[in-house]
Amino acid sequence: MRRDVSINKIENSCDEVCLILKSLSHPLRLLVLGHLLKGSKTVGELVGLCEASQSQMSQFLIRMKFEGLVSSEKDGKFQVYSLADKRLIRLIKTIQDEYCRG
Amino acid sequence: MRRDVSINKIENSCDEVCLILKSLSHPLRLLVLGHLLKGSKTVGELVGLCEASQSQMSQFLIRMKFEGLVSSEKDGKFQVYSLADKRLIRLIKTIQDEYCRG
DNA sequence: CCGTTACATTATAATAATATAATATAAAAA
DNA sequence: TTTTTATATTATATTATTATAATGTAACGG
Repeated sequence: MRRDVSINKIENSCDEVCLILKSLSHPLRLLVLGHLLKGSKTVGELVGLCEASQSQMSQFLIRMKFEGLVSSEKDGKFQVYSLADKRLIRLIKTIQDEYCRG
Repeated sequence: MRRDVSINKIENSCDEVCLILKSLSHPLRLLVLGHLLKGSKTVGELVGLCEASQSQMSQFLIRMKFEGLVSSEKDGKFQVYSLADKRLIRLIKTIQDEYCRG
């Protein structure tokens, strides 16, 4: 007999998933991730694209890096950020598919 | 020429989407929605399944109803809640697929 | 070396979310 | 009618998030 364990699975990963969702659930962070979906960006580029303060952008990027959503590498004096996680990429694509059409 | 407007789309719907994501990004609410994915439930059933207080469950259900994530109908003295939105159903399924396996 | 650019860090005040408890209401059972 | 069950509402203390500003640092150009 095959038990349905999907609820157990969601119970077990609930806290982890919620951290990720919480990170997504901010207009600026979601927008940043939307831009990163199209390619890596420097902090300055993201500041320009999202009309946010440098401080706030930096804080949010560091938070998202800590949470494993983005990664960064140094390129000269620039810090270049990109999406770190394939699951996240698919999740953001789903969000865009479901909620960002028409 | 076809311009890529997905970023504009996500900018436009960002606030709306973020409300939904914010609602998802709480362990209890996500768990409730996971249970509702498998069928309608009364408040009491959800309280039992999720080990939450009646008050908190009621508050969260009302919030999610207000936000359009769940719907409810009265059945005798029971209030029966279900998932209200097909997009939400697909989103929760994606979350489970990506983050609740292995 | 000095200034500038790019980014990070720290501090703090304002706001929002959460847990909890107490009370209220409405339907059904006794 | 009184009691119980099921759910909703209100109030409040605690904690977390957020915006903002100010300062720090490291790399590069002149």
